[in-house]
Amino acid sequence: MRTTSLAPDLREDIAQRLRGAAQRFTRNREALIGVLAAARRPLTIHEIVASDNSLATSTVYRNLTVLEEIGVVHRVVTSGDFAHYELAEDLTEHHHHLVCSNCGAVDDVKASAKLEQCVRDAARDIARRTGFHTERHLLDLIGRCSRCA
Amino acid sequence: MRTTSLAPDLREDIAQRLRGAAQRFTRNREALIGVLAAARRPLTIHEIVASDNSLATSTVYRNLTVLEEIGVVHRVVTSGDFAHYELAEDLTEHHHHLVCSNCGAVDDVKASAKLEQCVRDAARDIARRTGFHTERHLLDLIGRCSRCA
DNA sequence: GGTTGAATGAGAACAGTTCTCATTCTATGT
DNA sequence: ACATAGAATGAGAACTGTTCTCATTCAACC
Repeated sequence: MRTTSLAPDLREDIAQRLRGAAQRFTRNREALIGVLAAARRPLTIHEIVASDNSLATSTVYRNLTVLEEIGVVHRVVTSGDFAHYELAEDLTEHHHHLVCSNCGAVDDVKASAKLEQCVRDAARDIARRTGFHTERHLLDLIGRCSRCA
Repeated sequence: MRTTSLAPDLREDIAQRLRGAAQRFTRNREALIGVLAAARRPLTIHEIVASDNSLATSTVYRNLTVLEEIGVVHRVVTSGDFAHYELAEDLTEHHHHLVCSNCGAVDDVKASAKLEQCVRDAARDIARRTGFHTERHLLDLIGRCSRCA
């Protein structure tokens, strides 16, 4: 099942980040990133393991943790039972999530530049008022996906 | 430790919602809501149980689920290890969260009317493009709280 | 190719959450 | 008020997503 191949530039970028963190660029890690890159939405651990049955569950958890620490993948938290993972935004593109409150599915969506500017303005205002220093933001829309509507 | 008393109008509002869902307004549920109302931020299960040691853990879980189903409390999901709960926004006020990526603390914050309008506009645009029907939104700022900065 | 130590994988262990069931209490009818 | 029915309770068992263990394998460097 290990069929997806990584784009060369993405592969090299990630390999360098791993080396910079004194981490090895193993076959498992490459395969894991390949699965995440091929999906255009955040995947659960189950989906990742199912996509490539040569990956052990414990290895997937461990490597997702390593890759999250060096900023290659990002954990998407929903109110559902499973964590979802996707490639970090600086390897793909800044986006937000549509979370279906019925079936738990998570999809990616891009927001308008105007909205992003509004959020940045708000973060600056909040920093002034509360001393909270915003590193990133999370804007999820929760509702019914087109299949569950 | 059961010291907090609920505002009469809030108490009656919640009692009616429970009756409407064929649920009873028990002492435990009143105490649980009292704890959440007294806190001005989302609490973990541990914090709730610690606030009122007459509440059993299993009862807190069960009642938070019931109260969430009838829209009285809302579960706040973070990347931390524990779920956080707070009174639903229509009993308090629409707000967002400041999540500290260092210590995991969650605080409430209000956003500007302009930002809220931007989000509504974006949700309408997304509905047109993707068929996703937004019920509510979630805007969390992740970064360093004033204590961890 | 040899060497070193990190990565792996199968399953055990762990922890937050949910379930079980005998008992207690709320809500309603008398 | 009192009785009654059945929902709520609570202590702990069970469950499940995630993390840990440790003998083995593999990536990186000589």
